[in-house]
Amino acid sequence: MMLAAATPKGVATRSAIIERAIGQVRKQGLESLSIGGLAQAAAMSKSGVFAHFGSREDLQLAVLDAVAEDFSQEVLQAAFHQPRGVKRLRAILAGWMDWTHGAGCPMIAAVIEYDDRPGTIRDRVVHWQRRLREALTRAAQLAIETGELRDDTDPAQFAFEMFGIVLVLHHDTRLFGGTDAIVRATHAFDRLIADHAA
Amino acid sequence: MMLAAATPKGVATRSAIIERAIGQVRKQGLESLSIGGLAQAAAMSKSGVFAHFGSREDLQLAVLDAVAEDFSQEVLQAAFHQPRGVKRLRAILAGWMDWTHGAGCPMIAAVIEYDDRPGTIRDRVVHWQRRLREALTRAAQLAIETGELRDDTDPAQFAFEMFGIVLVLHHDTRLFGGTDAIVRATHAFDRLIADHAA
DNA sequence: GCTTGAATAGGACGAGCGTGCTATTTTGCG
DNA sequence: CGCAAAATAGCACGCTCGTCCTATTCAAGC
Repeated sequence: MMLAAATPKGVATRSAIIERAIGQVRKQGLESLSIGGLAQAAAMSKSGVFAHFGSREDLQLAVLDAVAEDFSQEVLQAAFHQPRGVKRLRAILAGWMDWTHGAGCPMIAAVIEYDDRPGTIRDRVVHWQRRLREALTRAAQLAIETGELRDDTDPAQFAFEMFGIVLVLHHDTRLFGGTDAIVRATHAFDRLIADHAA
Repeated sequence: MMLAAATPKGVATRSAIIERAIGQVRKQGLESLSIGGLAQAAAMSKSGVFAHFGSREDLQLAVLDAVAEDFSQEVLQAAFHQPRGVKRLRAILAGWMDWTHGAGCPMIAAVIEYDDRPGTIRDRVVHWQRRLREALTRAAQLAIETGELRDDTDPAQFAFEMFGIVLVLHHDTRLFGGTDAIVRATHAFDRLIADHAA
């Protein structure tokens, strides 16, 4: 069995599998991933899918990394087009709302699924969540340095509260539907900004 | 097969099963529940466990209801010992923190697991979450009526933001460990109160 | 074009799952 | 005690799962 894709076709197939897997994970969680189900969705044999990853766990890790990469590109990197400070913070929130809109966030699901299951997957989830929190904290720090937020603002506390707003937005959107949560999350964020404005 | 427990012994066994099930669900989620695993943990036969519920789904629903009942008793009812207003709101937060501390909240896990799976379980989750949000909203409304919060406060918005604080507290505690999240959540709640104080 | 190795298929294995059916044990009531 | 009903056990069925082993198809370089 050859694990590493060494051919253009191999790489393409692997990417296609991961893409489908992400769709599945957004709906049903990381634990719902099955080689067989994925094979059927891709019109391949179980062995064909399996050979690309070597184990179910490695498949899950690959999906996790791909999701983190997507999020980093679509939300964080996109927000870098905005100038540092509150504008960029708002851009992150806006991108994050789009990301959350429509389908569940696989990473949030993974947090819930693996927060009590020690192992490689949990470690990876923790790693990505730390990275995300650090990115948020840095973005808040920059807003202090531009003078838009007061310099007694705790950027980690700011990131913590911002994360909470996104979590409840995700929760309400997924569970109750509608657009109320978007409005409420925006208000909550406005209050967060206003309270720390210089 | 007789579903309803009609004997003291039957009721006791059923309760013991549900209690074990709640422990399992707190760690691994509602979807991880298996008749076999539960039977093994209770030193019973699969059929013995099965007969108490009639189906896996009915077992999951019973667990869900039991969790909601526990939460209502340990957090909400307990807070009723405090006078209506900010004191009671703080009591709810404190009880909620205790509830979240140590093990994951099964209801939060169920939200993530079933937010995209239409069916009876999802309906039940939505039901309990609506009830909880209503209870929070009422508690905030009472704090307006006591004059502690400004009367232009939107109680539903207050409940929304309070929920977000608990969600990120749960997230960070489960994933990162430590007690930082408790301090941060308390600060966030203080700010929420202060911003709406009359 | 042929050959080498990668990509994929096919099938088998053991385990665990939920569920139904039929005993057997245990409980509670007259 | 004895009897009816409840509680529990034992077993079997069909299904899905991850994984392994082996064969076959396909793509790329000489």
